[in-house]
Amino acid sequence: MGRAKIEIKKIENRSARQVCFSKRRMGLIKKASELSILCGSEVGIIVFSQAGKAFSFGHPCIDYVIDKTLKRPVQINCEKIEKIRQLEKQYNELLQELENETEKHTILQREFAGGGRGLQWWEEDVSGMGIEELKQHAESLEAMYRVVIERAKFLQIQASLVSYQLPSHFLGDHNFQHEKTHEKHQLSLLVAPIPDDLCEKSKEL
Amino acid sequence: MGRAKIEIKKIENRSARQVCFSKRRMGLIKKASELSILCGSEVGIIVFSQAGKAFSFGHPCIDYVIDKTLKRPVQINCEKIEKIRQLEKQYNELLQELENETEKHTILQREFAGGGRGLQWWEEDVSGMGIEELKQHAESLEAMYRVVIERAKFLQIQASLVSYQLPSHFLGDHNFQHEKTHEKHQLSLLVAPIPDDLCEKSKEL
DNA sequence: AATGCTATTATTAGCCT
DNA sequence: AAGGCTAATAATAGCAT
Repeated sequence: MGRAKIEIKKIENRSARQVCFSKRRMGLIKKASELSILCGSEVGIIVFSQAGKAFSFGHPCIDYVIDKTLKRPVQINCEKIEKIRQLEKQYNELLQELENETEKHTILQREFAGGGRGLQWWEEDVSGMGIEELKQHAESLEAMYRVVIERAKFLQIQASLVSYQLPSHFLGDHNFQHEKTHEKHQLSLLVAPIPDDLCEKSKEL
Repeated sequence: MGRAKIEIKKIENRSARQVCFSKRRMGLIKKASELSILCGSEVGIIVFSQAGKAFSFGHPCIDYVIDKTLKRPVQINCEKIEKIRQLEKQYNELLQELENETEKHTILQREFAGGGRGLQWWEEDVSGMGIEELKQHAESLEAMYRVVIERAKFLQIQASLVSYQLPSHFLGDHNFQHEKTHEKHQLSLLVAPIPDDLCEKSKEL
């Protein structure tokens, strides 16, 4: 499913193999994530690169799935599972908020229709709000930002049994990137992207 | 990627959820298989259905991947890994033979061009061979058949930590089905399909 | 090594058996 | 519950960065 059809056999070119590994590993984990969400099933994936580097994904986490597989009493810290469930809950609540805001935005955008280039939602909302509403909005955004950061960090730990690297916009340096559309995904590796400047914007208010 | 776009959130309808689970689980395992082949990497997947049924896939096998993950000396039977490698070797050799035969077939087909409906390759080869060549060919086919059966049985064991079911044409009853095209896949869950009547045909010679 | 682009191929949602 | 069909969406091969 690319520019050309390929045979399923070992890719001999070293760097092409590495690129393929990276892309398909990500695709595999995304599929696993979707399966676990759509069907409420527990899933664990472990991949070793040829260099022996390990990557993993698990829902609710890889330790849980391995313990369950080995039919030994789930030995991982129950707190960990609890923490995961809490984060999921927070994440999904915030996602709901985001969707509500997006809806507001759509309505606002209609009201301002024909006013030049379409503004981004975090810009546009501001122009339509009173000061109290603005403060409240800023708080929501900050809360969302914090939770997303936490979720990203958590995923970085959970998803890396040894060294799974999150895409750059999930990294601890908070170097978030824009994306064309907001992926709405009830809890997964793909958290909704946050604008680069959201943090500063919130402080400005 | 179906008739309609879906949101990634839990499917509430019980039976729809079950169907999705079954289809996507298969898709996930196929992807994992491709990754392991294309990139020569070791991969393990474990999925629990909501009913608690376990499904797994592993390359070279799930036990190996789990042991390696737990950083404990690989405890599984070394014979098992050895057996797997041998089967892989045999399988790939036979696959190569199959490809050679298919090529022969293409050439033969050109020579007979315009002779009514295109015959299947195992029919056509017969009409173009001397008795010694025929015997040899029959032996190849039988060998291929035996290895594919063995491979299918093996996969049935390896791929089911608890109860992963292979598609019907892999089942022990040898009720193979035709497929439209020969999937060429260097060792994976998708072994090239064998015509229903190959076994009898070989005996007839 | 990883990401963005995009023409192509691959997967699958919904429906039917 | 499992498989086949097909329109429609999703993943990705080959390139460029």
